[in-house]
Amino acid sequence: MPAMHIFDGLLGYQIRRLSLVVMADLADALAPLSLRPAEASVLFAIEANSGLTQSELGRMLGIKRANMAPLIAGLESRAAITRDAVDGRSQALHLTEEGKALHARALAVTQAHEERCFGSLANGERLRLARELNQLWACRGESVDEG
Amino acid sequence: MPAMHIFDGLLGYQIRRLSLVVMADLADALAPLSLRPAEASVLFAIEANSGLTQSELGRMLGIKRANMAPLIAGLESRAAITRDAVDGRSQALHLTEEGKALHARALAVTQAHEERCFGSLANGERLRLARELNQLWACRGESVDEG
DNA sequence: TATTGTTATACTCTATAACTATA
DNA sequence: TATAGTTATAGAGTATAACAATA
Repeated sequence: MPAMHIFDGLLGYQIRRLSLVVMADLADALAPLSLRPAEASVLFAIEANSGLTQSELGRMLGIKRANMAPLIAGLESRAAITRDAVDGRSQALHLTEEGKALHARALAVTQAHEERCFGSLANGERLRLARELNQLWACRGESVDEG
Repeated sequence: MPAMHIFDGLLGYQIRRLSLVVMADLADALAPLSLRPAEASVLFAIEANSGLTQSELGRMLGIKRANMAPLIAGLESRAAITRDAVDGRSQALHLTEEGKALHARALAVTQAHEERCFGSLANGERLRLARELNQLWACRGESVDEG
């Protein structure tokens, strides 16, 4: 096996490789629900913040309006969410009963996935690492949609 | 700002968000060299392992043969690398003089990028984190190309 | 038979720009 | 003027399948 140590100290490289492995695992786990990772994150965010708008959701998840539109349309066409006009231009998002059931299944799948990918870390270690990673991006400008 | 704490403990989510921010920074930094992150990683790997083949390179970087082909073709058409037949089917990869110069510039850009993204961590912390992340994916099966 | 490299193609997610409608 | 939502389009990276040539 060739020497890899060039990338050993490159944090950006390690983060990218890990992200690929982890997201592939999650995508596989969600596939039986016909859900993609981005769609699952939308379900989680709506469940926890019922009534928020598409724009708020996008800012929360770092997804641009232009990319949020088809995501939401897809979930609505599956009757997982509803849109209630609140403003004439804004629409409040809610989970339907089917949406809640789907959310519950996605949550279970996601927790099993976390266990599969990070089970080698103790609970305290996991939380510490999550916070450490969070600080490295959450402090950023976070524009997301100023175009 | 809506409550985000749903994702606070989800390591997969934190890794993905961080990866996006970090890779966007690297892509911007490499753009003036007309290099994409994947191409830069190829330059780094060839520089450190001169003479390796495309397949070896792919296994090292987790890039499939099918996706490696156009990457290598692009770098060769820019005269950054050469291919010397070694086998009739395998080809040894080397950096040209232009390729070495490009590698040097890419390395400087990447180091500045690491400093920009992870400068808030002490050197020891950075290495510890890099090793922690590495362990979470490097232990995996690592098939990459058994199809 | 297994491996190397190539081509074609599809998918996920992101990004930008332009547009309508509303506040 | 600024915001909400939509559409169209392009880009980077990944994945699979099939193929030719070689070992």
